[in-house]
Amino acid sequence: MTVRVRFAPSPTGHLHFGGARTALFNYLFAKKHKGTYILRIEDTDTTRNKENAEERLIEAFKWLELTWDEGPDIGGNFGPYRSMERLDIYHKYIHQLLATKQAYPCYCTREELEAEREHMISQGKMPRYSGKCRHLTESDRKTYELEGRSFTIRFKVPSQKTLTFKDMIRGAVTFESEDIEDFVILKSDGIPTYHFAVTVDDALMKITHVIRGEEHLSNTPKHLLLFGAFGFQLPEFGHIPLILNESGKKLSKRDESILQFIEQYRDLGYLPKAVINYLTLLGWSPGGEFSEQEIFSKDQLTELFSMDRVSKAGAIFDPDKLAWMNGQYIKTADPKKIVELAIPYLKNDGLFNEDKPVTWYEELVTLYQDRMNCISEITQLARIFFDKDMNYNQDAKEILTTESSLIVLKKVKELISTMDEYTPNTIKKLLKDVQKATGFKGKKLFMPVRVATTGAVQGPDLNTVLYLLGKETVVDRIEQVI
RNA sequence: GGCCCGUUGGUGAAGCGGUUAACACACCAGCCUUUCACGCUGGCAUACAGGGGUUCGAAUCCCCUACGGGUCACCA
Repeated sequence: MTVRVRFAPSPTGHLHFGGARTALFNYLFAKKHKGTYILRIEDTDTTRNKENAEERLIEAFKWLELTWDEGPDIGGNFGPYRSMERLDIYHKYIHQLLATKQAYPCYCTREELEAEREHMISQGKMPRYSGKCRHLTESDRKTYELEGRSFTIRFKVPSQKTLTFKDMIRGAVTFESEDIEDFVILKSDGIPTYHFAVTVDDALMKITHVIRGEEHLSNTPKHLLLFGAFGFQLPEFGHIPLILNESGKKLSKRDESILQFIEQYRDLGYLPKAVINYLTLLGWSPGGEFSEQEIFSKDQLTELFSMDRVSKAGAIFDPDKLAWMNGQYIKTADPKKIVELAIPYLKNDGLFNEDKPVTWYEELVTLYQDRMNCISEITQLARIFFDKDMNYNQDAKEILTTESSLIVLKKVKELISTMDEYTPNTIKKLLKDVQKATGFKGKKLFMPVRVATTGAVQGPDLNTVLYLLGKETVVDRIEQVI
């Protein structure tokens, strides 16, 4: 049996961490077992579908380099891969349930249901559909039809049935059918509900393992019932723990206090490999000889991944650790790649002048490569190279006003004008000469130069900084403070 | 509230009947460096939710309680 798994999002917004990780686990599981990974769009909630959501979703996945073997954009042998293009299929199966009396039309209006619900709550009971339309006679139905009432189709949930399945992560999970109401499978607009679409699709697409978020755990008995009603072969289920926010709640798309959309991280200059690495470790760990390792390539993850090492408890998302991990990837990346990624940020902030050679930018970005946790930080880091006016804070002013500083700076200015070749190496020699001439060394020598030319008391290698700044700028800035 | 699931330091987690209970992030200190960062070294942390069992021995197995989360729609 070849493994077939799917990620089945609804096109209602941007791809967030929870969805991305569910997709990722499906992907890794498929690759691990040399199986097929499918993207399917569950767009049955036509009121919540967003215009470009599917394109955005696909774009985000492409960025993450999580590609599928079958999907709405590339097709496959089990299509179509959008629910709304499968309406005929669903209707056929709805009819089958109707014909075998495993489902029935319900003519209750929303208002009636709402009133019923409130009544039950007022009596201290749990709101639950009474199942009254189950018992409608043929003539009752005729009457309603003639009234032009719209209807839904509900599934007839059998009574006193114990529903058990073996979850790949949690082991045996049991529900009682008594606790499940006759749920709607076809909405009054003729579109099936999620529960119906998902089971029919999973069965017809020959999905072998349903790997999804824990929020679906309590939906599973409904799906079990539906699978049973059709005599479909049951897939295995694995419910992965939720990703939680700082306060331990499920990550909500509406929560703006936290960045949780893949696109946001892409825009900040996170590397997809880092995001994949971090997300995989959120709720899963390789254990054994790899339990002390944090950085994994996708190939390694694919090889190591297994569902039985997915943890059961929800995991709180830690942006700091993601940032650290991204920093690790940036530090070890090919400098050329980082330069390429950084230039758009510089351009965007107006820090890219065509008159400067590309090599200058390459050296600039490389200078900061191991100081960045994400690429967008380059614009802040490299700001000192583009500022027109220097801002000196208290620390800087103190350094600049000492007598030794002035002596050093004057000497630098004097000697720099005599330089023919202006490179990090010759600058190094220059500073050496200044040391000899003034007698100041160490902090007393370097600090004034750094502060005068960059405005900061800290920063990367001074020789390179002075070189990249250019002789003129260095002289200009020194003149302004002496 | 019913049902379901869960509970190892602030966070991610290792551990699967016998350990001084790893490792990583964060935090702190030292070293390195002209400085900062990187890196290295070390440290901090009231960590096995609580209570009963089972066992010679429980973080590990069982039960109860507490707490947390998920879910109860013509949403997915």
